[in-house]
Amino acid sequence: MSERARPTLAVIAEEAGVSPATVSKVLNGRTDVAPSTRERVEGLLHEHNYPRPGHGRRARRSGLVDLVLAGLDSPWAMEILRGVEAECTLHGIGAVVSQVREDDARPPSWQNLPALHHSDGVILVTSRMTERQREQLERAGVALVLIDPVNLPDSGIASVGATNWAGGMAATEHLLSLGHRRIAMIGGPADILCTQARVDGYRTALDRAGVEADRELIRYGDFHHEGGFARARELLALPAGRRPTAIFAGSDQQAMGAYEAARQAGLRVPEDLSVVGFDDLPLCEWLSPPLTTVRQPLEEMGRIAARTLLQLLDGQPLLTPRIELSTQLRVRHSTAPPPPEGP
Amino acid sequence: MSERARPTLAVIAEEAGVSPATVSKVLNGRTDVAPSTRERVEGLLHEHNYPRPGHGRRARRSGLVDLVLAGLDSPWAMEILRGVEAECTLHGIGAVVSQVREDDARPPSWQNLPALHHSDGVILVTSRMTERQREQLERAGVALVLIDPVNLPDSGIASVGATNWAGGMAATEHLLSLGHRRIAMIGGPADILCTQARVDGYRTALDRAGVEADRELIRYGDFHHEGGFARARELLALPAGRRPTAIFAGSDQQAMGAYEAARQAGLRVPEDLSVVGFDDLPLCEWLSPPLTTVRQPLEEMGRIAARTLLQLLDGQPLLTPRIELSTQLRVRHSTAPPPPEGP
DNA sequence: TTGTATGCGTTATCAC
DNA sequence: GTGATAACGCATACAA
Repeated sequence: MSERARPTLAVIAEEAGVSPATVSKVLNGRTDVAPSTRERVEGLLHEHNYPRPGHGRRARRSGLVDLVLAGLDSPWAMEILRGVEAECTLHGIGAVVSQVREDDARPPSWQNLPALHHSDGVILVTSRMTERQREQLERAGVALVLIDPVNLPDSGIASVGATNWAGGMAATEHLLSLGHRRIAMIGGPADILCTQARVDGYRTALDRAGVEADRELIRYGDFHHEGGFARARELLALPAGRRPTAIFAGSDQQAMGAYEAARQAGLRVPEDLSVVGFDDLPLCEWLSPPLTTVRQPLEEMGRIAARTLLQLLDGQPLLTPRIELSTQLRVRHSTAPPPPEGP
Repeated sequence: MSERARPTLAVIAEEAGVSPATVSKVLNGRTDVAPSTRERVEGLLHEHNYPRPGHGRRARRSGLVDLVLAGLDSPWAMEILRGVEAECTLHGIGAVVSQVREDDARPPSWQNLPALHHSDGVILVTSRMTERQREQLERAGVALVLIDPVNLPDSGIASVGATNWAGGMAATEHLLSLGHRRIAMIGGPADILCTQARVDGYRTALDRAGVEADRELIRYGDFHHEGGFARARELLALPAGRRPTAIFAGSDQQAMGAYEAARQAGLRVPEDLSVVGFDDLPLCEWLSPPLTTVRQPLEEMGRIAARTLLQLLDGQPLLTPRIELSTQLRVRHSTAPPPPEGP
């Protein structure tokens, strides 16, 4: 490790047994390089850690990035997409949108999409990522930004999220201030990062108010309507004294499910049951009653993620791997003081 | 025009003053061709009308298509996107998603996106297209499929839609069969194709039932919540005898707006006011009450559009330029017989 | 064989 | 000069 002055194209070329021009072509993503040659050269470039455009100068080779979402079945995803699309379009970049399908047992192979689409980077939304996938991307020189990652990325991967813990606290404190004491929480899947943060915020708020958290009142379900409906129905079926007077749902869609569970149980929102959501989707204000919720700036998160990715592609260093945008309580008409204790 | 046997690469190459290989590269979208050369060769290819891959054999040059939507702010768009994404992914094609922005006075320049992204085709959703834009795409050899076009494409452009007229009839007949006579309709913007078809279906249904259509009860507004809310509020503010007992909205989002207008007017759905929507978005069954609506197979429309585009790219001839998928009435709980005539 | 596609080197050129 | 890129032709492989 001494005579490594600075690797030049010529050196790489000789080792790979090709002309310098061919190495240049690999670097610039040209089409006229055989896949096998490209791979060999990529390997050598990495080995000599050649100062690639991409973490050196600029690398907008294709003008495309991949946006990979865990699901394409919720307004949630659309908000993210809007943000990413807006920011990309602003810079003349195209966003290739895909959905990862987790039906399969094996981890989904989204990591090959950038190669397939000749895109320069990936924004991965609410998905799990293995170390192997990360390495694979790095080797291919594909930039990566995560939005709301399911598992905590260990190294310095760029990720964008929201202040879920603070949001969980704000929602719970709002309900406490209205006089609620039996406050239920419906989280997303238990093992997901943002669920844990929100539940912790909820617990802390209860704690600070001197209200003991009741394990019975914390339930986990998927983020969709069904999850909220099923968990809310269980909660509302509890005997009178143990039934919650308020439900804090992990998503607006869960909150809609809770609305329906309340309706079927003959309970009015908010007179008999207060409901708070999470996300602040556009439709919140059009529900009956309009939903009190914790705003998560999803579109902005998409924008920031895209901007971060483009900065990485321009070779700018990451100021911070993790960006958390602030949540904000939006009080509408689905929360009210609890009903007086019945006999 | 006699000795035109069949143009070969060599001929084009000689006229352009380049090697046959270079012409081949132009045809295959390779990167190592100078812009000026490419243009010259493109011109000669067109002049000799060389049987291009693209309308000849196969033209999946880039493995990308553009999906251009008029708005990215509704669950409607997401349904279309899901269908397009699913079908494209099935074929290893990437979908570059963009939103056209019509804020500007001049027509939006989506027609340049395929060139920018090096994509081979465009799916254009609910947008207006000028003849000039069509010509521009054709010259560039970009395939085109429309979903729910705003204006009727004159020539044989592929387009996918739904049986809007039949849907309008089905919704209206359902309300008539419940006993409603004063049935209002809230359409989308008046000049849009599908609005016209739905209104005509509505008129025909009334006509066949011997109910005279009341011009006062037909209103137009944008397809979003606001449009439905504003128009419904006007309708519900009519004096008692002229007020409708049912509203047929042009979209589910408009129907949600009508729900809110009813709530604010102190009317219950469906006891005091029946509401029918259009689209059958996933959230319909989670509204309170679940919304009776006309199902439009949006995801399927997206799939078909993508499949059609890929067929065009494969050089297969269009069987029919226009495909209309059938609509279907979904009766849920937002419709009921009209309230008895008050004093 | 003729036509087309692909991968690579060559050469000119540009930036420092 | 030196390092890198751009655009072309050549050689080959493959196809009808």
